[in-house]
Formats: sequence, structure tokens, C-alpha cells
Amino acid sequence: MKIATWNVNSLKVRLPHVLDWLAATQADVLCLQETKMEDKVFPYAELEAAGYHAAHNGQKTYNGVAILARGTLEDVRCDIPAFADEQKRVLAATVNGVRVVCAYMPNGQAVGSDKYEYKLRWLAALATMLRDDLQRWPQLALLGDYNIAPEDRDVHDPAAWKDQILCSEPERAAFRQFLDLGLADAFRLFEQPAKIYSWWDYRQMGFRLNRGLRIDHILLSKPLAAECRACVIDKAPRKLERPSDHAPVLATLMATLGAESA
DNA sequence: ATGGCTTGAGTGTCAAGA
Repeated sequence: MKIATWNVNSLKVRLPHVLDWLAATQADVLCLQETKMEDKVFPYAELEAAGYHAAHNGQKTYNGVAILARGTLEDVRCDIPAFADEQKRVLAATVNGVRVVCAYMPNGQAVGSDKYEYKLRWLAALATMLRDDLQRWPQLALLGDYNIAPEDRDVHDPAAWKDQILCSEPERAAFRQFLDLGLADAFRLFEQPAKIYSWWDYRQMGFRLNRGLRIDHILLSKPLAAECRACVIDKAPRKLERPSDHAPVLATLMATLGAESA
């Protein structure tokens, strides 16, 4: 079973890339962030034709999350229960017995700003949600754009980014809070080359110079981490014409998962 | 230098991203 996450920065623009990537990788589950569209214009038909069911929690212009899956999506739930939020950033569903949580975590704009305070409150609310969800669904994966570089090795220039947005200690502490729930960073379960990132700025030749950050992650609960065989960041779509500024992250799990799985 | 791209909104040029 292959599960993946990709911030597409507008699904309207990036749908051809998504369809090509699904065909190439044969991913079983793909979480999308920043679809930037309302539910009524979500391309369900095109995805069905490609062999994927989908659920979407979207809004006009900003945010928007989706889960695509070859299997049936069960117990679909939008947003963070008990956290009032206009922004469409969370969607969860159960696929083949695995609870898939797709999240587009707030950017925060600048340390100390109102948006930064919102980010930290939002992250705390998500952790509270996950604590409950892990009780009900021990096989849980949290995939998405975290907008957090967990460690200095996830940053192309740690000195320049020190205490800046995406790298500040309170944000990294929030990330570690997810780990403290028993989740593991799938990427770090394996030996990885240095200087691997998932996002590069569109400006100043950020991608060509590999000035990036690793801010897109797949976290796995213990039963799933034990079944994880690989985790890679696929830079290929970032090299295409009109790319997203993010690359997809893909984790491979053992196929025999969940009571319902075939 | 609060810049430098890209997107969506909407038809001016700005907000937001990270």
C-alpha cells in the first residue's frame, strides 16, 4: 500500500500533474493540500475515470484539502471537531482500515504575528484531535503540508532560517508533540541522503539551487511504522512546466493492512 | 530592499504563500 501527500498549489492548474503522477506511481492514497476550489467544482469525474474515489473539503481561493483513494473512503470527517475555524484545512477518512488524516497546517506568516498565534493554537487543537482519534483508530497516518521544518537538517540554510517562521522553536515543539503521541516521521525511519527537501521558493532559482525546506511529512502510528518499507520525496514533478512549489512525499507500507483490506 | 514568483480574484493590482 502506497500513501502520499502533495501540496498542489491549485488543483485547477495542477490536475494534469496529479493524474500523470498517480499513473506513474500507482499510489493507493494521495492527500492533497491547497486545492483552492469549492467542492462543487472539484474534479470528481476525472479522478473516478483514473480509478480514484475522492473526498474534498474546500473553499474558494485559499486552503482546501482532498483525499484520493483506490479503495472506499469510510467515516469521512471534515475539519477539527471542537475547533471553530473558517479555513478548510483538515479532512479524514478510513481507507483499507487505515485512518488517513490530511492536513494543511497554517503558514504563520511571521513569528509573533496574529497568524503565528493562530498557527500554534491550531496545532494544539490538531494534537488534541489526534489523541482521541488514535484511541479509535490505532492504524493512523497524518499526512500533509505541516509548514514546519522539524530540524536544522531539514533546512538548506539553518543560520538564515534560525527562529524564523517554519523553523521557530515553538513550531518545532508542536511537531514533537505529534511524535509524543506515538507517531513516527516516516522519512526518518530510513537512512536518507543529506539536503533532501519538499518545498523550494519559486523565486531566485530556489529549486535549481536546492534552496529548500522539508515541510511536508507523513507521520505514522506505531502499527503502521512497523509496516513501513520506504519513504521518499519525489522531485520529478517539481521539474515540470508550471510546477507546484512542493514535491510529493510517498510512503510504502506492507500490503496486508486492516481488517477490511483485501 | 518586507523585494525576488505564482495563484486567484477579476480587469486594478493586491493578498497570501513559505
